[in-house]
Amino acid sequence: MTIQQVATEAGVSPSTVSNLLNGRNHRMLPETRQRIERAIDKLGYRPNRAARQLRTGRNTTIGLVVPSVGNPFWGALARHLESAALAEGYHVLLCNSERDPRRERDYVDELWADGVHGVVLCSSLPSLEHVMPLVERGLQLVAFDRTSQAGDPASLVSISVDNAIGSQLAAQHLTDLGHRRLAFVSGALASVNRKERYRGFTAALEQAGIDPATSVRAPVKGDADDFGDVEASELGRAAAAELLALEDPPTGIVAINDMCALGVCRGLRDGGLEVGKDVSVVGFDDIVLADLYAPTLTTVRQPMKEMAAAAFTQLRSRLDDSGPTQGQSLLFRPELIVRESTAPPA
Amino acid sequence: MTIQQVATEAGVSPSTVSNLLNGRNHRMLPETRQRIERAIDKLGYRPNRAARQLRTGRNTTIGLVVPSVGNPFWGALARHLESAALAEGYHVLLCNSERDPRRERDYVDELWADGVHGVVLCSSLPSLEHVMPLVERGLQLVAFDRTSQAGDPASLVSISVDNAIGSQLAAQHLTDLGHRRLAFVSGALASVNRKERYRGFTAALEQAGIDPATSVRAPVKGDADDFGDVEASELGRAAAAELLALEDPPTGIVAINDMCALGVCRGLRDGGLEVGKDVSVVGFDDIVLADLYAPTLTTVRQPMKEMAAAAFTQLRSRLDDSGPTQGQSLLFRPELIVRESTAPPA
DNA sequence: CGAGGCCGGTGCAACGATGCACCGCATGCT
DNA sequence: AGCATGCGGTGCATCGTTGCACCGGCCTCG
Repeated sequence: MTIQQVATEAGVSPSTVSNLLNGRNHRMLPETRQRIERAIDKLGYRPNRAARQLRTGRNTTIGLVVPSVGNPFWGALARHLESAALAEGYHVLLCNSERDPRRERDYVDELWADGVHGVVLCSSLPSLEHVMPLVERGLQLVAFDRTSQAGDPASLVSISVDNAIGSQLAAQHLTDLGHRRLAFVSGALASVNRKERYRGFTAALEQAGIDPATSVRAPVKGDADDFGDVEASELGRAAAAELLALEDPPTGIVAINDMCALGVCRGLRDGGLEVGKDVSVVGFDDIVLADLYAPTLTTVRQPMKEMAAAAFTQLRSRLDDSGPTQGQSLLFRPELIVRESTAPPA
Repeated sequence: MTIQQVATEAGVSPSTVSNLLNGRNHRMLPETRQRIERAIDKLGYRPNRAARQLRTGRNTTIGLVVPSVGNPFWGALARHLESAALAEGYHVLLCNSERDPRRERDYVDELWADGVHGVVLCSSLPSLEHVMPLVERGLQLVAFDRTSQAGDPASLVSISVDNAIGSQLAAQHLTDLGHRRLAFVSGALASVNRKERYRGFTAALEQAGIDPATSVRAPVKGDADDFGDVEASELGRAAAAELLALEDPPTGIVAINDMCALGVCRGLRDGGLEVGKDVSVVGFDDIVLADLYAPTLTTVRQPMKEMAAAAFTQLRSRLDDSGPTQGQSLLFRPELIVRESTAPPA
């Protein structure tokens, strides 16, 4: 099952087989070509990737580092990225960082040692310093779900939805419905994304002539360590309780993401309110569950498939070094999906 | 950054470095050893996996073929498997088959070509014939979420929860609560799992002295092509509507899995019924969402973490060929998690 | 007529790590 | 004396693939 055996079977030299395999067959007799192809079929030959990689230094594997594929949001990214990669013969090596910065760095290190030169990194960290040494050595990095920052490596590609626009759409939807008393529920605004979303929220308020100071931002036990996924919903639930205790509770709530929004819904329900009637709630991400929940959740959709495809395309063109070496930032347009959880104020 | 450079830096031969790297350092001067270790640290050397694999034929990557990591159930498996593998220095190559038998086979082929000798396969197919050729060549296969079948390769390891017991627990819980009119909601019983779950369901009915013939099995547009994940909930929703149209609707419903159960809940709610009061619903899997939904879902938990760890352990011991070559079947005990979606009949 | 070009391929030295055979010397045993 | 065995390492062929340099024969062209 080596190229040597194929060559013998076809009565040519290994080099010739290699030439065919690598598209250098412009000046090859069609007959020779067919003999080789037949031999390959007959023996069921598949090139050995290790040998190929050792020789060329190239490979067709890209790394994906996500906080956790247990979270449907990242699961969806993994699926779409893999799908885009597969179409071009690439593989995806999956790594769950579990939001642990050290694991994140170790993974990127290990990927590099494996000869993986392109990585899609979904980092929880605002700074990318921990992977800079490898970027300097030529690692191609796509940061996903993160807009580019000052201090990022020059070659970095950032892919993200436009978070500000997203939550602006969300808040605007509420003000359009007539809500005047709004709340924004999130953990600590520790990441760039979260800050952006909050910015969009306040922008929408101002546009509607509402003083943002009268709105409520409800981060609960707002520390950096609240990034988890189940925790997001717990947080929403607690925040809802907190909001209901106010003397003039908000009628419209924008949550930092869907998991959080679902928690908010649950908390409101605990407090005896009906979501989509007494109170309106908007989420962010449009995870599968958003359309299953009762009530179905109005939310801001990230165009996952397109974003994943873009991540792969960017990586690939840079790995081929046919692409630009200069970094860039791709901001995707979010879309408001209106469902049952929002309605005019009672 | 090659072993040669480390050797030069340490003033020894590459072989000696290699010996240390591979634990053949019994008769090595501690001083030599330290010199090498220092050199490794100083240069930040990491062995090149491609070269190592080419030479040894071994590698530390295992494959995971799942229908889709977009589904939280498989996402959880991916996460736990990766975690178990990482602890031993192994990597997981993720493959989404999208329930396409051809993709499934292509992936296993490709993994083999990549030198991956161990694969955890979550196949939708009752037969494993399509991968037999590779198993004969030495591919180690662990079938996950699938009990072993006649005709399976002799070396196959099967890992699954005991599906019959699981749904028996579910149905028993309902009969214990006093429900006498039960329904089982599923797509076509096309897989072994589904058949087993249905078997457990009827067994529980018989045990409770209920004639299974009076129960309802509600497969909707019951063809093989209803395996999807979003579809599962659609299916549940439609099934609920169908059940409500009966002249004597069931008061207790066992669903084939959580996604389906969530769909059922939604369908019941559409019909004006309150789940956990008017009707009881039990799911299967205990995905994250089960505890987030309103009402929270009573369900049968699969001990994912343990199952994933077992999958890795089995694979690893066979790859080291320190383990048994004989196949075996591991059935894990499911656990009933009682939450809000079940209650005595109204 | 000789230099150069075009054929359709082939030869060969790498890529980086591995692990067996083996180095030369000192000591122990018979 | 003669041989085995220990020491702490080293030399070298090898894994499968790649792609440049180059083969010898024939044609073209100035």
